[in-house]
Amino acid sequence: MSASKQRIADLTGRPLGARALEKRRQILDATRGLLAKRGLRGLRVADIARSVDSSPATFYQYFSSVEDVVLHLAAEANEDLPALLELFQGTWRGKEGQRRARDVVTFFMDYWDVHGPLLRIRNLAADEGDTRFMDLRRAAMEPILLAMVSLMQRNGAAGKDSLMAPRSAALAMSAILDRMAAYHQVVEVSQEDLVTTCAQILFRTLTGK
Amino acid sequence: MSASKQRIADLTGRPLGARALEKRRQILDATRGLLAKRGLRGLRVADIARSVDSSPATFYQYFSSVEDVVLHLAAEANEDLPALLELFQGTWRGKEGQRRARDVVTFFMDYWDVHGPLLRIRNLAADEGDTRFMDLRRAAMEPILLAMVSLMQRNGAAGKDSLMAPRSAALAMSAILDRMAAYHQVVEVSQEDLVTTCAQILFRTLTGK
DNA sequence: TGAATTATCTGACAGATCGTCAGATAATTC
DNA sequence: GAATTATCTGACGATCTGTCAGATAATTCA
Repeated sequence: MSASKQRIADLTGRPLGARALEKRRQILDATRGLLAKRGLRGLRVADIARSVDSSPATFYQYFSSVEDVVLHLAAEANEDLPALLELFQGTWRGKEGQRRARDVVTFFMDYWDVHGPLLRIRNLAADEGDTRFMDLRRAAMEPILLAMVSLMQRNGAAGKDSLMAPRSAALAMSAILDRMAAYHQVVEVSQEDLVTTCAQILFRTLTGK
Repeated sequence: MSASKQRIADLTGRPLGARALEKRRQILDATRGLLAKRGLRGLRVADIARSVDSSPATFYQYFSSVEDVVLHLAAEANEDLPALLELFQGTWRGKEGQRRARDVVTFFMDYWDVHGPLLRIRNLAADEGDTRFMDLRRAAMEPILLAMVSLMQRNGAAGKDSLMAPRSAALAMSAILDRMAAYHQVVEVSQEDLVTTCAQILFRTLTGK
């Protein structure tokens, strides 16, 4: 992290000093806050600049657009993901495995509670074909998909007896996790039911029950 | 449909004549096209107005914002859904049931191929808390969820032996269907695998296998 | 027919945003 | 404390938004 920070640069490529890094950080944080409060729609360069007591010109020194800021924020969000991967290790046998499945579900919900506003925009931009956001999403998902596929293979799930292709099943599971994590605040079922049910589906699919 | 068209009105509430209806329709269609081509980002009132050879003032006679147009388009997309509900009837026994599950999956993919650009924005706006879009999404989902829950109950799936709460399971299934339908163009697995796998998960979850 | 009435459209405008400079201001160096 | 470097912003032209009042087109009806 500190090593990568050294490289942070201006849009012209000039490396940033301490003062500039601070301003850049302010812009990132302010964008995150405005995004959570007002959503993508009410998010203008002018608003961001105002909220860090700067002129729009300053904003454009560091970022080329609002989207550009969101891209950097989404990249930062990816840094929280490695902790998730550990949960997929082992073979998920019995009660212990069910607990693991549950931990995965709650991890996603917590993750989306923190980064939801960003991830929604990342997903929209990726779905609309923006390759920068597609790459970012792929970087987030691929290790998770691989971990799921590996777990399924260790457990002999999705084998010859099943019609399920492991990678497709992993994609389906990540779809549940993403969407449910995005929903869970709003939806009219108990949190407990939702977690238990998703964990159960996850467990069955990844272990072959 | 024709009955509801009669009621279409100006933003001031004045009912529209034939010429005005035609212009309004042009605006809706143009928005749909621009949305598919350029995504939410490159979608301005000025662009829409230009593409129907009108001034922005004309646009504002019919819609209060770009979002407003999208809202109407998303409402229209809901009209294609009732056909889906029929697939959930019966008990989904054996091969016939598996075929039904597959039909549901392909229905969603076709539906998203047609309406994806709209549905993505609907979901984003709903997730960001816009109640108009939330209501629209609920109107689309609720009958599907009910049909799934009903099917599960008919099949004794998600009963006492299972940890799954029927409505939560239905939510999880709709998450898969939505997300996979949105993905399937982009994702690096064969279409066939994806459909078969999703259909299998759906079948197992809704019938209790 | 053509004048009156109604329906629809747009020019023009004020306010705001975007993105880009060149030059002002602040920090650091020597 | 003057020179150098780093950072910030005022000001600008182009564009957009949203709203009128008035122009234009369609319809009615004498």
